[in-house]
Amino acid sequence: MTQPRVRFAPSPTGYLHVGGARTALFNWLYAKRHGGVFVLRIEDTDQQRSTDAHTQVILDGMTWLGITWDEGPFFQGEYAARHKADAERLLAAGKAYKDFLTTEELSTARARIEASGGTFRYDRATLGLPADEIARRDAAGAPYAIRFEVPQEEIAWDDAVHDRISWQGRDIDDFIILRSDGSAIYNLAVVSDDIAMKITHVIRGDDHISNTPKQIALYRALGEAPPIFAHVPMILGTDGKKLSKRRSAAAVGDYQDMGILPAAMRNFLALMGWSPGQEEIVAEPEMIARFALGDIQKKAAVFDTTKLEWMNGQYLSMLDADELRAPVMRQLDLLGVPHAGHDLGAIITAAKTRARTITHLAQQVAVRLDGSRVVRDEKGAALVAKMGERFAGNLRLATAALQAVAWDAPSIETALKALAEREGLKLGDVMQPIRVALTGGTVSEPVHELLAVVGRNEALARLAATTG
RNA sequence: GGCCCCAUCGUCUAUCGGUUAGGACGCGACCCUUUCAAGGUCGAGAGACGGGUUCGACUCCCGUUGGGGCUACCA
Repeated sequence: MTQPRVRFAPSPTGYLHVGGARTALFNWLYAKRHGGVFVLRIEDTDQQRSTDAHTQVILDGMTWLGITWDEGPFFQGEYAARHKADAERLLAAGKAYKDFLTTEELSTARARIEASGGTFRYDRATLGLPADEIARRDAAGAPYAIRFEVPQEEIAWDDAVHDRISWQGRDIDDFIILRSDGSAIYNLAVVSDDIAMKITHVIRGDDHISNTPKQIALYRALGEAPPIFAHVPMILGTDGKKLSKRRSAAAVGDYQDMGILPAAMRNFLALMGWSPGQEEIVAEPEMIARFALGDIQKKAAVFDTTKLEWMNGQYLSMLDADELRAPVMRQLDLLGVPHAGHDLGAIITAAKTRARTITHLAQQVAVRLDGSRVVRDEKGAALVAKMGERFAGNLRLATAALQAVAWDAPSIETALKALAEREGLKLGDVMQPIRVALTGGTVSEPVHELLAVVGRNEALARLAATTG
């Protein structure tokens, strides 16, 4: 096989959607697997909605994920002349025709048919203008759109993930390929560019399946062999509906903000619709080595943030404190928590096995550094409620027991255990209230270590504030 | 409405005609910790429905139902 060339072609009309990111990842994986070329093409032909800012967000998102492109970014808007030439070539060859119907005439016809309960279809016989009227408008230099004459034959292809998909030409309306202002419509622009960029494999979302027969017809009319198509399933929200910004985080940037690591995000995305077998944590080289379009699921997948966070936790525990220091410091600065002079390494090590995201980890660190960050969470509040009087009571006993103790973890532990023994308390009933007083929550490193990290004065102050 | 795509635990998935239908997340229990996690062990939990084909169907075919996509001078 010759060197495959794939492309990711987002339109810069919004953020980088996780579904788009997954599509990009699959393209990238395919290119890496087969020593191919990954082309990035920005489809900015919709002047109304496309912005440079959106383009930048897409580029940044891909870079963050580590999905690198070999060629581009190319901007579709720069190829308008070629698009137009292709449309005119089709026109000259008699494979497309001029449509002098104005937008108004068209929408009037559409409204009329739909009002009478019918289904609007563009039908050359009934909607096309009479020959003499066409000649008249043509002679008068009236503006026209170019419409592609869809062949009345079967159009089928062997999809790399769906196997055979087949359409009948009669079910496809003659569609416009060039607007009356001379700009190309999506289907033509895509085919024209994919031909020019010598794309061999079009790997894109399921939602493009119905565009594919139109594009294949265009390839044929242009005298080119269509590429291999692979339509990957969509990503849905927990409600089973299309993942939307409104209901849940749908943008790659949202997960970056949540403190998800790029490697975890990439791993998770790869496993949406694709599976190498039984493992969940798949390193990049193995991902590349095992990737095959035929192993992609046909069914849409629901994006489960809980599992993503679990996976991120796995990646977090694989990293050591030094690798986490920089991102945690960034978050700390964002939170406005001073950290100079503190041994962040020790705190990060203690907290990282208990955190699932960088953000969560940074909050844990922040709480140890700054008493004003203590916010009682649900479980902390539940514990307080459950223990009632004993909460403050045990806390007072602990405070008293800690007064004369040397402030290091082993000494603290000894003192607290002695207290429990003396008072006949379960250790947990001594430790958990301290945990809640110091962090607001019920989860932390062993309490004696926590006390040592927070420091004598600050720890005692927090205990006093809580019993007070 | 028309055309097309899809259908295994709540979720992500394995299975590619013969399995007690396996794993992961989440959930529950237990173990380990005289305190939290992490980790380990165990448990509950699935082939949408109805017909075929076959010695034998989750797997192949047809239908039903249910989801989804497209149906623009959007991409």
